[in-house]
Amino acid sequence: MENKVVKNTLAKPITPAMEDYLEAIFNLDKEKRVVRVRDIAKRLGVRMPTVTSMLKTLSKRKLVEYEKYEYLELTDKGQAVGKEIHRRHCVLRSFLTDILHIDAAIADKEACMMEHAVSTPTLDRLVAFMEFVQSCPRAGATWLDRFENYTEQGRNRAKCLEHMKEFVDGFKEKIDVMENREENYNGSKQD
Amino acid sequence: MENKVVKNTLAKPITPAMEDYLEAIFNLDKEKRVVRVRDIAKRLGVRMPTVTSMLKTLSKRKLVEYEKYEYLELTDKGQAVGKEIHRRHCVLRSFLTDILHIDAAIADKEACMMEHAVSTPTLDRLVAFMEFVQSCPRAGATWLDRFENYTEQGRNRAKCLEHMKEFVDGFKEKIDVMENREENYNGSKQD
DNA sequence: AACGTTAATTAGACGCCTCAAATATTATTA
DNA sequence: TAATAATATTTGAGGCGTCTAATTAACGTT
Repeated sequence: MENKVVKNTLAKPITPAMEDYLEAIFNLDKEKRVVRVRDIAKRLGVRMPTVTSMLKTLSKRKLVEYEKYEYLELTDKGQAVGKEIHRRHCVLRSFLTDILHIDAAIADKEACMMEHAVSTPTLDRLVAFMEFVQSCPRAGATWLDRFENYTEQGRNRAKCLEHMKEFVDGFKEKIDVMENREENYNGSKQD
Repeated sequence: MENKVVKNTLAKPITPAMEDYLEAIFNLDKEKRVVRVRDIAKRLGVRMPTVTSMLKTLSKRKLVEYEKYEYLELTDKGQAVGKEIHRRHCVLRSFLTDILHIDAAIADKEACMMEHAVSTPTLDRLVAFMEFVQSCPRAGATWLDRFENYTEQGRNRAKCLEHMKEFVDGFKEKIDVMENREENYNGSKQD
């Protein structure tokens, strides 16, 4: 929404574009022996000169270690940023695909934009919510299936009531299972 | 995440900045008799010449009706975009505040950035999810309270089991209430 | 109706991110 | 090792969104 942009601190901000590069480099670093300009360009859908140019910027900002024609490395700071952005991407994509059941390709694209908009505390909060949804026995996979049904059924409240009855019938059994397996719980998202 | 930017169709895309202006104009239009450059500038935290400049752009794109020094109006297209972005903002902010319990000011700021990242179908999906969470009797306000507790308790699964027992005790009663009040249900989010 | 105030625009500039074309370096292989 | 291919950089440019300073137009007051 329209909103006064809070004047940033005197230190120049890390831009979304920079975040994209750091994330790409972070990922390539894990995948390949060395990180090449060509690969970064390919990942980000930009041309090589654009990458070179950005590498200079990131180098000035002490986010990458960069000597021209030489191998490329993230600094600790750059590593931290790349990792955090990657994490945001994964969490957001997971929310979109696993909770909202958005198509994978679209989810990935939108996560890619959202990752620059969501702060770390908010992300943590979302992670907690997702864990809660999938681990609290009142929710979990079954409950999420109901969400599918809910949207298909045109949000029919009577249906919801019906499901509630089914649910309560199987509930005590579920508690038994939990009580017996508590110590063996392995974090599986299925219930 | 890093991602090939899908080459846009030949028609120039509406940028996030444009979306911000259209949303601001849309809102001011509802609030005030006339929309003034000064007000748009204030809303968006930019200077007046920036607004004038953008109005020219939006005018060329047939998103606003604009003659200099004259009153300003959104075209149908501009109105539609402004309205949709506003809707995204509201839904996202509501998700952040009402579900994740993010602080209002932060939620507003982040919604303001996210609104450019989330497509309309995804937004619709989120709306459905939020409705489901708040209207399905297995979830609702009580369930959401458990989420608070869950985060505070350090995600203690045993606690969750305990709550599950409490829950099942009150469950049949809840069904009774629903069955008796079904026809009077007024869409209140509380249960 | 003339003056001063407020609002809006123009002019010119800058930073960021991108590009294509030309050039330089490194790697491969004949 | 010399020629060729692949990779990377420099150069110079353009679009977008923003700014300040200067100018112009509209409005309100007396």
